[in-house]
Amino acid sequence: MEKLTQSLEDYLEAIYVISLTSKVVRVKDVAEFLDVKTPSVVDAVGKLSERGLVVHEKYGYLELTDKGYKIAEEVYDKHKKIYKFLNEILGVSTSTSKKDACNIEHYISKEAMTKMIKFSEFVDTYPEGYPQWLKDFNYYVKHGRHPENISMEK
Amino acid sequence: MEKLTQSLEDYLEAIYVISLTSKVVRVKDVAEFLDVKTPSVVDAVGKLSERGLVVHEKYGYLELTDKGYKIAEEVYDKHKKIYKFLNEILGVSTSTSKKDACNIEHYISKEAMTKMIKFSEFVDTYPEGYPQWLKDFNYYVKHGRHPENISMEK
DNA sequence: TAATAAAGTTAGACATATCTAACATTAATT
DNA sequence: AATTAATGTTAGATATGTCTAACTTTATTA
Repeated sequence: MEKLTQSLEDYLEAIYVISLTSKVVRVKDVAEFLDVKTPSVVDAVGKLSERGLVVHEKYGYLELTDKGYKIAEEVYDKHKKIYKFLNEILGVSTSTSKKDACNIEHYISKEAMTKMIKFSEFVDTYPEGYPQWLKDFNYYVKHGRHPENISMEK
Repeated sequence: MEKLTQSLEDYLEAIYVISLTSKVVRVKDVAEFLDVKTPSVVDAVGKLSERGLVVHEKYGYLELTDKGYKIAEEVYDKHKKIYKFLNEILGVSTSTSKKDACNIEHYISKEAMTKMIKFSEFVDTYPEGYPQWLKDFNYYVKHGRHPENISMEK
């Protein structure tokens, strides 16, 4: 199976995300979600249909096939994990983390993705709760230097 | 000034990077560097010339203008810093870090970039040298769990 | 239910970015 | 210096992805 373009991946993901909170997904919803016009959606959906990722009866709602659902889920999963890393580890604002995740999700390698996930996991399962060194990083960002008492942390 | 497309940014960066190790930059060099054919380079260079970022006399060498140099430098600087973060902090292989940096450099926000740089800096200037917690992260990646003696670290 | 509004579709234009094939210029070599 | 090789350019094709304007279908409502 040919790799999807970033654009088609976006459309697939949009359908998925909209379906998480809506009973049905319309062409118009996707257009609004991605900030494009409806003919662009119709075009893209046509291509996704040809590939067996979306089902679309003329003038009807959009539905993901099992195959489409699986791919969309994977893409969105990447999105969420990149978001989490940027936001929770690096301290990037929620809105920027969201935007960056939207772009990066299409390009990042499996290897970097794995490491990013591991890092979040590493922090989440830190034996003594939220790590002191991450607090220190926040201090460093704020004050431009390491806190003084770093050697006394427990 | 209109934002450059990813593609044009790539061409500009390529000219810059090649010029770091070569006296002159030829159309052919850029084509090889970016793995495209020469007409694509000629096209792109035409656009970059129109914008005053590159100087190109017919059948001659390629040169960056001051403006072009500055932009290229910024892009490549981002590249290096993303690379460093992926490679040194997350432990992504050099080749993958390079590829990912190539893509991500075009999309990442200023804010996330700043945080990424700060994080690398935070680690580089860590008071006691290479941080124990980063060693612990490597352990975590390798063994899937935190090391036992984490509370005894100094 | 007939008229109107909303949503969806089609056709065709346009921009970007790439390519191949043919041609032009410059550099190297005999 | 003439020939050949290397490099650069042009023209035209193709693919992607978007748009506007015109039209069609479906849904709403008066």
